[in-house]
Amino acid sequence: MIKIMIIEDDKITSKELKELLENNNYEAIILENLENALDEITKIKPDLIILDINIPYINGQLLLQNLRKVSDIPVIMVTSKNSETDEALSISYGADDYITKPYNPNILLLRIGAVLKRLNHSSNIIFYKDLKINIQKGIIKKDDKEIILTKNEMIILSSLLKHQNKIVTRDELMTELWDNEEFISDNALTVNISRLRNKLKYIGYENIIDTRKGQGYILL
Amino acid sequence: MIKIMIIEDDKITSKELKELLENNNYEAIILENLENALDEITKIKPDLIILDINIPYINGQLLLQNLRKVSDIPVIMVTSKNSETDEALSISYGADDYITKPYNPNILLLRIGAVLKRLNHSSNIIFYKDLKINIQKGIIKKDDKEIILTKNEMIILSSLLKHQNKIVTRDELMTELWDNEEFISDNALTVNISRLRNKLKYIGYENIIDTRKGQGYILL
DNA sequence: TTTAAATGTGACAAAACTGTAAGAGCAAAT
DNA sequence: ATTTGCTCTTACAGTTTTGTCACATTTAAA
Repeated sequence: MIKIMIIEDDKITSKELKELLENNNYEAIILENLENALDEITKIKPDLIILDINIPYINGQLLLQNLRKVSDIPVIMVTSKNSETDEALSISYGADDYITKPYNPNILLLRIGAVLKRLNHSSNIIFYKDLKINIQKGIIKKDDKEIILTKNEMIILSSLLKHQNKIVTRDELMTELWDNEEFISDNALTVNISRLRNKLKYIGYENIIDTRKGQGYILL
Repeated sequence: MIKIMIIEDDKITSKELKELLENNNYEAIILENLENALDEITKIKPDLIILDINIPYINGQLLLQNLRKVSDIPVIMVTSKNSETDEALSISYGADDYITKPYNPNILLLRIGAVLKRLNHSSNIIFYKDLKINIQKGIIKKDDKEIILTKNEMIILSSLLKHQNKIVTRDELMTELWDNEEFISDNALTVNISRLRNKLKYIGYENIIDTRKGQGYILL
């Protein structure tokens, strides 16, 4: 489950937002103690933060700046002013996106989706369906279950993810895996696919890698 | 030079935009033939596209959809004011970012910069000095020589690369390596650093990981 | 249905990976 | 000079990874 932290002082707004997020399959956490926001963030480790720039006690932009010194967690800034200066500052201080209050809930959801999609492309973490995939470590988490992939398995899955909904040929995968090594049996690929499927089965994703005989594989 | 294609029917707007981009060190190309946009794009292969969703003759959204079937070139959508439907559609059809008309030129530049920065990070290849580092495979090439890093070694090197010219504490590295595992001797980190240094020595990078006693390590 | 090609699986042994232990090295402070 | 607190290195053994092999199974065409 993707964890989103809400930093917002207005109780009504934050409660509504929490509901909206939970209705759309996110885990929403409202930050209660605005005073030590940074500590809470590093403790809870959300996947994304929705930050109201006008929260009292602390300066939203300052918080963002400080956060950026220690973390790359994506942040969507919320402001009530339609002030381009704020927007520019938010982006240059490291906000990943920006939305003006009052906002259309569906737009916010789309922006969240877009930010997470971007994150997929730029970080070690990829979200796929309800899986959280750490490419570098080869760890895939689904709720409480997790599986650990080997380097080969991760290379295969990455290739499939990169070309989602497109067929990836066995040759392409062979090249990704053993680019310029001596001769390696093409059955080695089949075996690695098999091992990958077995691990995925454990987290309930038995059939996401589909064989297209004579063509290759496709991630569903 | 980074090539940006402008797809926009209003001559004045596109000319202004071209100037703006060229003044900021981009190569700007205005697409003249809106009818066969897709062909032109695949021929010119821009690094980024700025696409007005309201161009005549063709449907901007449809163009984006078709483009996405064959290419991942980043697209920034320009939408008209107040059209939340357009905004929603742009994102879900694969735009990398969007901006609402009329826009502040500096905001557009910031967004272009942000999209391009993301692009740089999305590849598995990192260049460092004269090294070519494949993070996924853990292969580092220098001229003809190459070394192969293990997962642990790659995690350490990635962390150091990510915070280039900054000290990374031993604790940070421990967290990256063994986040929520049981107790692991902190000497394990020292050993892994040692192994990494030994491999780097083979390609002539003996001293790039510098110890800052009591503080951590820094990549020179 | 038969056949041939493509794909899948379980077992195995060699190679690679990795945390620990024990002791050495080293720099700053006393 | 000695002590103290870090950091480094080497050796080791348990574990994991991985390509191959030998069959098994599936698919689509004949």
